Amino acid sequence: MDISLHKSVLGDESKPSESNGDEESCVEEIVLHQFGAGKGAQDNDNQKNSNCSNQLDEQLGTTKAEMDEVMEENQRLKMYLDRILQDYRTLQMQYRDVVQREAMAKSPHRSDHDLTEAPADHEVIDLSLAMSSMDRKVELHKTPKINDNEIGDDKQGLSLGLDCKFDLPEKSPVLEHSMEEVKEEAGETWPPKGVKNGRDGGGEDEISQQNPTKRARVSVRVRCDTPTMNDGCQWRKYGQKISKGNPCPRAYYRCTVAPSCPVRKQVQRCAEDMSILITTYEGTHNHPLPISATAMASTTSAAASMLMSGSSTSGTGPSSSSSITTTANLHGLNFYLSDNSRTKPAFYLPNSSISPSYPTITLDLTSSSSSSASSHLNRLGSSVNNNNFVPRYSTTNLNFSSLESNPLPVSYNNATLNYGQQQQINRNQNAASLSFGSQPYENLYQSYLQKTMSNPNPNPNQQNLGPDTIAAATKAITSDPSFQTVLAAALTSIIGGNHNAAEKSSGGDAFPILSSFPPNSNSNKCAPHFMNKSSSSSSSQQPGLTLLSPPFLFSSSNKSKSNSPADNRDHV
DNA sequence: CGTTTTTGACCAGCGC
DNA sequence: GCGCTGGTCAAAAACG
Repeated sequence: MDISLHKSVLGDESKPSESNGDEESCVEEIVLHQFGAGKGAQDNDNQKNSNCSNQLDEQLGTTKAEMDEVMEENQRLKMYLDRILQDYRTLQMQYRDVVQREAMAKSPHRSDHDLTEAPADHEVIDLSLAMSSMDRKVELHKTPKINDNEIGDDKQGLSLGLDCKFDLPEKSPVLEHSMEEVKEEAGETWPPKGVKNGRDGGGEDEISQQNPTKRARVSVRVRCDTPTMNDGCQWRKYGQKISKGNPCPRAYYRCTVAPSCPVRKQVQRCAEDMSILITTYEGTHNHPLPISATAMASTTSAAASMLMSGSSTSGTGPSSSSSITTTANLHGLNFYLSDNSRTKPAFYLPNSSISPSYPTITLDLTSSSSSSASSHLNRLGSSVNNNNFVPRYSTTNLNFSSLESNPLPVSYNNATLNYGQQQQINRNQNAASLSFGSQPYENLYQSYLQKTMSNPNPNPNQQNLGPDTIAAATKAITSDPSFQTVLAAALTSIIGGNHNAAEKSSGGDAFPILSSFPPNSNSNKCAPHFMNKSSSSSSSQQPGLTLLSPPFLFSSSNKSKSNSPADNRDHV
């Protein structure tokens, strides 16, 4: 399973007895003999010597057998990796064709520069999830260098195609580039609008006003009992307000991992189904993320990238018109894009009552079956088409739970594909848990499971996530084996976790986190726990109990206090 | 005592 | 211009 572990085993072949106390004593005795023991004891020593030799032979045999198994497993892993990369390249090619054809059709007069640059950029936006365009450019240069022979041996094999590194203790240039790039693309800085520049200060405001219309939001709907979804980041609540159309108050949080981080999130219960928690993320972290937070960040930034890509193309294209709902199926991904940016009426998500004043992508992770998810999406789609729910900006919905064919979705946390690189990583940070559910990975997972189960001394610092802490997002992603684009993001996170695992494996316990999903996802409360709580500091990752108050209590208070506009907003 | 949450007030954008 | 609404600030309160 762990290539690094295997390599170390291979490396130890010449001295297989190091870890064995008995063998050590034998070696010591042999050495003593070599340096001349007493003659009277020589016969006795010879007997001991032969015994030791036998023991060494046995150990050698078992070690070799283990090595064989390990090498077989390595071969299997290489095979899986080959397959992943093949799929990735195939997808890349297909998408490139599609984008190029689209570009040709849309703007036949485009310069060669446009034809070569722009589609490439779009390509990676959708294929490489959670990667910045800066990364993409690097990747595009590197990707053609990959060949099958390099995959197993070349240490950069994976990082070339799925370039995302998490050198968390130090500032990751990749991550920084990514964030800066995304920020530039989406114009994501805070405050978005309507906030006095004088209050927050800083240059972010200038940037935010330069491109106010391309601020992407990612809304995540999760069935959750707790006040907030534990996404691995640290948040501080800075406001709460009753919003129109929803008796449940909306809470405002800002990221406190870094003081200047512009990322905010809004948390609100769904008016229609109080068990559904709607978390809307806005902005891009300008600091290295804890690994526990990278999964959600990757998911949301990938969704945002997809949204921005979709809205920009559909909005600028000649075919763009108001109230268009595009439903595409891209390699198994149900992609709902409604571009109504040119229509006037304000739009409220039927289920969220959060007004998408900005381009919003909704990840509906509440559905336990495809039908419910689809019904939600269809409801939204039909409402967009037929009713007056017309978003000012495009609203994109991704159905991640389209397939029920995977009764046992598989998660890979810290899936250890070690290419020999020693990556620095914060040991205190826990692995991201992202999932993908193709059959080969299930085998991989089973293999790891067996090893994990047989480990008598699991690291107490590393919690295995139980079913209750599994991300619904992870579930959704997992349940769709053809979700190749998310696979890229998953792998990047895994690579990030890999370093962690590689280090920890030296301590005898790689793969610290496992997750799987219960058959009934309705029991998944607050599922998107991409992270391990042990990584959290004393500050609140589960801020407040605000939303735990029975939401229906607000229905009366809301209206009774609505004598004045101000009263209608803040009292909870 | 430091940090976080609560909450009333304020501001800007938007529609009429 | 006015009212409504979403979003944020900041002082006070609560918490650990």
